[in-house]
Amino acid sequence: MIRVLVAEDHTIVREGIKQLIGLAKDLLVVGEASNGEQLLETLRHVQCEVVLLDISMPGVNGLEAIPRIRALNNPPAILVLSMHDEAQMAARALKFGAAGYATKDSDPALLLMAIRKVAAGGRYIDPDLADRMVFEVGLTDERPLHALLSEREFSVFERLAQGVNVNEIAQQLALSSKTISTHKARLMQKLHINSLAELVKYAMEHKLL
Amino acid sequence: MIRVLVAEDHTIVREGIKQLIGLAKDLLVVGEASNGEQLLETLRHVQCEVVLLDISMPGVNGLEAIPRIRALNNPPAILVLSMHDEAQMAARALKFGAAGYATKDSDPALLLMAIRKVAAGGRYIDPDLADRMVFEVGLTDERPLHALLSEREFSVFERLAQGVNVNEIAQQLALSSKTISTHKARLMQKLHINSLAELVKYAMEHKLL
DNA sequence: GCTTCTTGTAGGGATAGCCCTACAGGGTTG
DNA sequence: CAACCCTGTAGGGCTATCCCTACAAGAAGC
Repeated sequence: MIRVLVAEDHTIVREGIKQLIGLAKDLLVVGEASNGEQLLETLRHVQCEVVLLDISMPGVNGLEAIPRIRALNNPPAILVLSMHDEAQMAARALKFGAAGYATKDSDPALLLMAIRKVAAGGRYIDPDLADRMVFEVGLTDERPLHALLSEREFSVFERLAQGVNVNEIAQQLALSSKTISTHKARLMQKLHINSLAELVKYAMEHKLL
Repeated sequence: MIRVLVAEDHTIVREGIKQLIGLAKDLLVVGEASNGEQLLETLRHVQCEVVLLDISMPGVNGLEAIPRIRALNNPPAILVLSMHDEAQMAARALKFGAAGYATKDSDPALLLMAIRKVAAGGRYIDPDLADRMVFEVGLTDERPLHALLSEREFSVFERLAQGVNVNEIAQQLALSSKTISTHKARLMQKLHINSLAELVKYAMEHKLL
């Protein structure tokens, strides 16, 4: 029996996914969480083989939760479930240590299969996405500017685009606001932008928002 | 038996919702669609009492599909299911003729209840949202929020959206920066936004940029 | 005609954020 | 392996911006 923990902020979607997993006789949902903090807390007293993780959760988002999950002893495999099927995002998730990346567009049967695969220590990437990843990320030409951003810079970028201010970001990431300002300045230089307005525009045009 | 059609673009979410509805013995999913065109096509040969509609679908989006569903003879009731619990969006959906508006954050039991309610000819609005609607939106409005801006406010708005900072605007308009700040605060209140990021987003979504 | 709302203007004081600078660790490269 | 660049971190000090408040002129309601 494979034990699964579902981390996803939208209740309806979470319940739906639980139902879906319930259909498979070899899978069992043993817990759930609607944000990163809750997830880590739950993992402290619930054993499972797989965490099904939505990247776009409020507060400590899914991506950032990954290394913290893997820091536990005997950590579960992490299967990321994402809305936006950005190749960029998938690459980041895998780099952070996720065992797989599925999108909410894919076939439910594939999801169940993916859970089994990562539970067995394997890896899974949505086939459509894998395709695009070798195209967009693999070929060295014409990569978007935001591909040049470092991990930290990208986290700061995302939050700024969402309207989070420097101080709040500093709190979320447990850093000094000075540090956030530095990251902000550096990422803006990399993206050749001069104002927050342009940053948001950039994010929208590149469908990062 | 209440027959339901599920229109939602993300397959996993759609399947999850189908499972969820399957739990209720008085509800039956008789069809599904992953975009607006498919939805209208399906409705042409499938009878149902309720359409569960995701507004953020690609192509003909959910909102635009509403009047076209209601133009059918003997049209089903439409229950909108939304990710973002925007009061503004809910107001528009209801204006277009939806019978209800639920968010994916809400309790699954409420969703089932909402389906029954609209099937019986009633209306349903997510309680949290209803609260905010009476506060934020004067249900009657159809014209865009930015129509409420005064002349000065609009000039300031445009410049802010273009990335001009408060001081520069003050110079351009030969006013004190304090005055610009005041206009900014007032216009942001009118547009129900809390950050410059949202301001830019608003401008882009309304093609003002 | 008196009150209330909206708009344009701006000050005082507090805070957020920017600019410049710094330093350490890791990677790269000549 | 030394020099350099990139990244993550942050302090000091200055400026931009916000929040609250105020007031006058016109519009609007009653």
